[in-house]
Amino acid sequence: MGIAERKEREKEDVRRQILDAAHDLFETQGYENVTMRAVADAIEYSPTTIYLHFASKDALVEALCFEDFGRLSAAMNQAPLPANPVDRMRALGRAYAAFGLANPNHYRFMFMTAGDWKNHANEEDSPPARSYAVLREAVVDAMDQGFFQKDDVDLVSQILWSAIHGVVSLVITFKPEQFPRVPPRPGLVEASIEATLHGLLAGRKGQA
Amino acid sequence: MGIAERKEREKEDVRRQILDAAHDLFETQGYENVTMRAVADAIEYSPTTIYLHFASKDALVEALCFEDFGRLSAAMNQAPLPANPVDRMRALGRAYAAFGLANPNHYRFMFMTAGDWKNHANEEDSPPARSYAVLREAVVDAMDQGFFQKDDVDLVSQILWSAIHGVVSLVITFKPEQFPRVPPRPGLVEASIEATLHGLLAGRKGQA
DNA sequence: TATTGATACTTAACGTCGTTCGTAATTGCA
DNA sequence: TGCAATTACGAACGACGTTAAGTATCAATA
Repeated sequence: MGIAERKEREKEDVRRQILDAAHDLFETQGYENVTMRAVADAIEYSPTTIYLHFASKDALVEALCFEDFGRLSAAMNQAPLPANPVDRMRALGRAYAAFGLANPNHYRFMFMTAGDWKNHANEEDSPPARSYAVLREAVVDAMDQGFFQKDDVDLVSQILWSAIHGVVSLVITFKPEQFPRVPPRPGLVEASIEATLHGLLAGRKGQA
Repeated sequence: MGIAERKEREKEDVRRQILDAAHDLFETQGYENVTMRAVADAIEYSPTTIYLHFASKDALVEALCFEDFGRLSAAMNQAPLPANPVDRMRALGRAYAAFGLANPNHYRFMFMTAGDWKNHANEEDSPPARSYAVLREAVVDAMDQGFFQKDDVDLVSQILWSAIHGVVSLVITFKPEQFPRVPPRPGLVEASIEATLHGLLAGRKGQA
């Protein structure tokens, strides 16, 4: 039955071409400015062919988004994560920020717009859920080991996430070159991570 | 010359109707889902009439955005601001968050999408610039009075801004009711403000 | 009072978008 | 060889932002 498999592969290949072309176009031009016809042009197929692989433009971008979450998750687990939970949070924050700033348009769609991919985030073992779990685990460890005061784990996780997300999304929206008067300061990512971590450290019971 | 003035007033009135209708539609349905035809329907005019007052949909939303910045600025300066700079930051953060969460779709356009209104933000005395200036002044005071370590004022201002922006934008994107598994925790806004402030307080020279 | 000129507004239409329909070509299988 | 399924395409639909061309209204002038 090698024939069916070859066809499968060919179909999969076109699907990949679509995803790759769309990925690049989205990143360089932004989701709203990329048309299905442009994606079709890029892979030298008719626009309607895309619909054999994706139900709609939203479905295409959702698939893209899902892949991006995988990439983000991989980036966050790439380096050997420090055993010290606070250092681990630093590493996670840096990787997260690096990903967002390197792929601003994808980040925009992943975290700054409301889409139906959110349903995936509710699944137990989806990439978004797994990334969150890694952060959460660091928080649990930090509390167990006395770095952080024992508290609502999700609340603290979300404080950390929202802090780094705030920096990334702000820098994405207010591109430095467009705001000569008060551009986002260099080192803002690091400084924000440190401030938040220090804030949580300061809040622990046996305060320094 | 009362006639010309009456006509002026009437024209201004239509402009207001457009802005008000668009404001409501944008807030309830989101910018992308509101059509010029829908705005026209709402005020019982032909779609083309809108173009007598605004050059394009972008220009309309930009005008709306400008007004929103005025509203935000007003909300942030409404209550008598505490003299204590740290308390002032708390008050500013709460007002900012309340505005964003009460007008999520407008907030999305103001701070989560790239638009040409940004040019205004570069002007010396625009509402965005003034809002930032209020925060910045609190940071200056906090440094002068020894609450914060002396440092790059804009860097610290942006740490604070990005922290509260992170919470607001995250909650806007991940609406609690859509994420039953790990919804944004209640009290996240307050906790995030406190953590960031503590982090900056902890960083000062004469640390507690 | 009749005419003019400007202004406010509308209807019709253009080009582009996401998407669907009907159809042609290819290919594995009976 | 003929059949059925798959893959692809051109043409077209409805909705969008926007423009062009025309009409109605009305203050100002003769």
